Amino acid sequence: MSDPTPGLNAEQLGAYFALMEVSSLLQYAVDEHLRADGDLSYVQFQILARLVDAPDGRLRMTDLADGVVYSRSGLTYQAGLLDRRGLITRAPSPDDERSVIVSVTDAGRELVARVLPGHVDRVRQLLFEPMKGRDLPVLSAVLGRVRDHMRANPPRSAKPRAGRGRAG
Amino acid sequence: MSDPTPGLNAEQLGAYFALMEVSSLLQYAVDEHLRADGDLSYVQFQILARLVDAPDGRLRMTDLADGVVYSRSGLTYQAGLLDRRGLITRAPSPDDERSVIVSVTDAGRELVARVLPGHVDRVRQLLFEPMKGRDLPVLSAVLGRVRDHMRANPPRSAKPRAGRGRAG
DNA sequence: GGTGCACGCTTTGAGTTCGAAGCAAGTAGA
DNA sequence: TCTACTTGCTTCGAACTCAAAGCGTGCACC
Repeated sequence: MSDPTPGLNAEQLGAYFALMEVSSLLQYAVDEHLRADGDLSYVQFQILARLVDAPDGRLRMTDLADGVVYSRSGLTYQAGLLDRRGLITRAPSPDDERSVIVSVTDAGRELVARVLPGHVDRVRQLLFEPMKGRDLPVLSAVLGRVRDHMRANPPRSAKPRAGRGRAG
Repeated sequence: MSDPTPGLNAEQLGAYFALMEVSSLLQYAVDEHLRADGDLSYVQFQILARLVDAPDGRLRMTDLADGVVYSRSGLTYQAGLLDRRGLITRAPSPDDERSVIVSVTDAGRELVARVLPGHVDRVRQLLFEPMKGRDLPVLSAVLGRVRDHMRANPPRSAKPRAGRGRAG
């Protein structure tokens, strides 16, 4: 607000465009590979990967949603697909009858194990190969700081657990 | 393939996740603002912005598509929406009857001018405020290098056509 | 025990994206 | 000229996402 610069300088603008293009191309390439290699979308892979990484391979739907999709219904849809393929199972939580606990099956673990090497390889080829090692620490630090800042200032409608409807 | 490291180390993995999360949150936030402020999606804004930036405010459909969407049909759809709102016009090219030349209208220019300050402001707040100036040159350089590398090694299905090295 | 609200998930409808197929216009070779 | 191939865009169908609405459960307070 009180910033004297009304817009962004050329370097900032370039960094902004480059960021969006890089992430877009990366996601597209990775998604393409996952579909070809394991018939998984990027979102489905993220879901499975989170579960594999979780203790006991189990997570509540809500916890699973954070960071993967921006709506609960989107997760329900994807979980339905994964369930039908036998990659996950869903069961009501014994602690809270409302919650649904999602668990990876052995087939799900195997699929993740099968596609993970190629996935990682793709990321390394596209993202880290053109980047010299000395840049990585800076990039890592900057992105981490930006991410924390964004999490602290979330978009208006993203996480207000309290107010269901938007004030709009 | 010839790289001895089979996977990614912790720092690389963290940078990868941070990159995807930052770009996702940024796009979500910017998209939300554009919708609220000008009833535009991010894609629609990109289309208009490219046209405003082009000489005479005119571009062929194909040239317009690069970097905005991954399919021609997606652009046709969005161009239809923008056309209906009077923000662009479409006319067959006099040089090549197959081509469609898209032009921004005055209304389109006005709309871009109206939403641009808020858009830029959002980006500055979210992306550049948590980043101290000393990091920007490195980030800019790294992302630029990665982007060029990705453009040189495009995803399998993205560029079946001949070379499309768009400059700019 | 009841009542009212908050929470967790699913269902539904509208909108957006992609790839494949289709159509029209240009181009090269005979 | 005719034919076959390429290019530029649109149409179509399927898949996916989101927000809103709906349903059942849990909790706070009386």
